[in-house]
Amino acid sequence: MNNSYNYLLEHNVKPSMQRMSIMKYLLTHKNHPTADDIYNELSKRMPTLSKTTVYNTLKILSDSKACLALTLDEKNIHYDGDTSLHGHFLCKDCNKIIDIPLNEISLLRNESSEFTVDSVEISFYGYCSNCEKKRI
Amino acid sequence: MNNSYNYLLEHNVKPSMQRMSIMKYLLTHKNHPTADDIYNELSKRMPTLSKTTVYNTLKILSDSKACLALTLDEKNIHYDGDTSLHGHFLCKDCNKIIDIPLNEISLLRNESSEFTVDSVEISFYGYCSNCEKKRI
DNA sequence: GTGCTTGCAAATCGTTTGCAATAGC
DNA sequence: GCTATTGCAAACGATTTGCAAGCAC
Repeated sequence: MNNSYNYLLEHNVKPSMQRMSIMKYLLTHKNHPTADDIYNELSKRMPTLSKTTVYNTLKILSDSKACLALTLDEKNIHYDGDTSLHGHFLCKDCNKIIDIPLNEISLLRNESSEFTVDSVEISFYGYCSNCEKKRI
Repeated sequence: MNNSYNYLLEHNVKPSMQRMSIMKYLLTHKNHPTADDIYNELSKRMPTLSKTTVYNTLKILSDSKACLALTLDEKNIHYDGDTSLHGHFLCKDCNKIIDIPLNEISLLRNESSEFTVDSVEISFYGYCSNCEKKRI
């Protein structure tokens, strides 16, 4: 899938070399990378890439819903090129993040799956009625 | 409710003046404070309280499930003395965090409520099968 | 007095900011 | 040329760490 160019356009993000590379990385790597992960990988092939650009781009992409910014790990923001509705499991020991299809959630809450779930956090983002008014 | 002493014992946390004050604050303030919020409030009456102690204590309390550590706001960790299963709404403009009873979730996803929901994050915490083995 | 708790100061580190250089229309 | 993008270096700020002092049993 080399269509990061079109993918960006569809999300109203003006394409550039840097933005396409970062978007392509997110679309082809489902390992929930951090800004640093992406920078380290891409700068191997793009030595002039700057970390600031990675941060800027990831902000633009997540604001445009071209990717998700996951906050479940309090240390780092992780990014996910899969914007469909699904859950995430964070292992407190190895810090790996694993995708959880939503229809498995009931299983997980019964602790009958391959994970031991300690706690759940369900977060909604948007605008409250007050701020929504101000935006119009 | 002055039973922060018993509440700590029930959660296997050895009580101390500082820990009781912080626990009491969480049990009586449902505004999802940060470590800094709690420090600023409590240090008015406990001038010798240190921010390190607030951080240490909040870590102990959340590890012991005496409170929740919310990561939905990427800037700060917010704490919640209400450990029952419920969701949270974060307004991207005013940054207020609002409790969401779980039975309202379906309403929110239809955007028929008082909030405009842009995105949802469902996070599970625990131990993956690999790490669970190592712990035993 | 032994071990846990507290608190100060300093360090850490992911992220942001200021601003000059560059690229694209 | 004008505007947006990029990139370097410096700043920021929430959280953590090292360690000495205090407290409790």
